[in-house]
Amino acid sequence: MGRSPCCSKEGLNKGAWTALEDKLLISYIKAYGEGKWRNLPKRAGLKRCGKSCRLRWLNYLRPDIKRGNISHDEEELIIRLHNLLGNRWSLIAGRLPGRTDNEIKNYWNTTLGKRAKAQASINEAPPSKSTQNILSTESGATEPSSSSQATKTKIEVIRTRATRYSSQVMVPLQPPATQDIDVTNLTLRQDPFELRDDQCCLTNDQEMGDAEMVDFGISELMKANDEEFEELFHEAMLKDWTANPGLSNNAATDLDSLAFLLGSDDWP
DNA sequence: AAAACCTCCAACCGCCCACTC
DNA sequence: GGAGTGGGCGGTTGGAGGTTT
Repeated sequence: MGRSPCCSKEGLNKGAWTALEDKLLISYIKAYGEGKWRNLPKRAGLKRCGKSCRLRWLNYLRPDIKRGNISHDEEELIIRLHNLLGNRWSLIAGRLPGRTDNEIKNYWNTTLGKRAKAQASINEAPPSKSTQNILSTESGATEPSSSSQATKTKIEVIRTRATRYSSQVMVPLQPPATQDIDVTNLTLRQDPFELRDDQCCLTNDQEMGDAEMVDFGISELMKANDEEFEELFHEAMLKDWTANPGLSNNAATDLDSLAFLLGSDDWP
């Protein structure tokens, strides 16, 4: 089943938005709120596609958008979340107040992605402690490394396409044996991998048994506000996982195990 | 000074999923 | 259950502005 275009493209403006268009969009949304994007341009008197209006609003005009340089802390968080989630920019953006998925995506593509590639090329050489860094994730990162050393330190991106679930929370399955498992495009690893800052703690020598495991909580996280985010991770994931043998109790506080997320040079 | 090249990012595009009828 | 719609997502592009030659 194809999908009809969101609007007729004939006679519509394209390209950069003018100040007047911005003003029209802002005043309309202030008056009537977001949503109904398809009808919005007509009602607001804009010669734009509804999608274009939505994008303009979400990425640029929204009052809560934080513009300007991405701080070091934000950058670290992006890197960690990218290692956890892959190119799921909206999810990553959701953890960075005021930042949009587009902005983060651009930042990654222009800055962090390049750094990651440079890092990866360094890692091609025999690995040393200082080069056992992640930042490894662009789409090709799911490929198993030929180097066994590399596989120990490299975070595999699960997949690049976000999947939404509306109402179900995927619960962890019993972890299988310890070898790596490939489930279609899913590669699992043995490495501990977790986030700092109490954001979450995924695993420590923990294996996931199924693709559902990877998607655990994603839908909930997409809906969650900041408080719920931590709650979901800690209560639903950490709690369940700690029930499994193999997850050490001090996983969340073992900073050494996190060093690979920042590069070991960043840690004492 | 200007041409060539590079970088950044706003915007577009096509695809997908959830929801409704 | 299938078709249609609304909304959201990630990938890609194009142009403006900056830098180098």
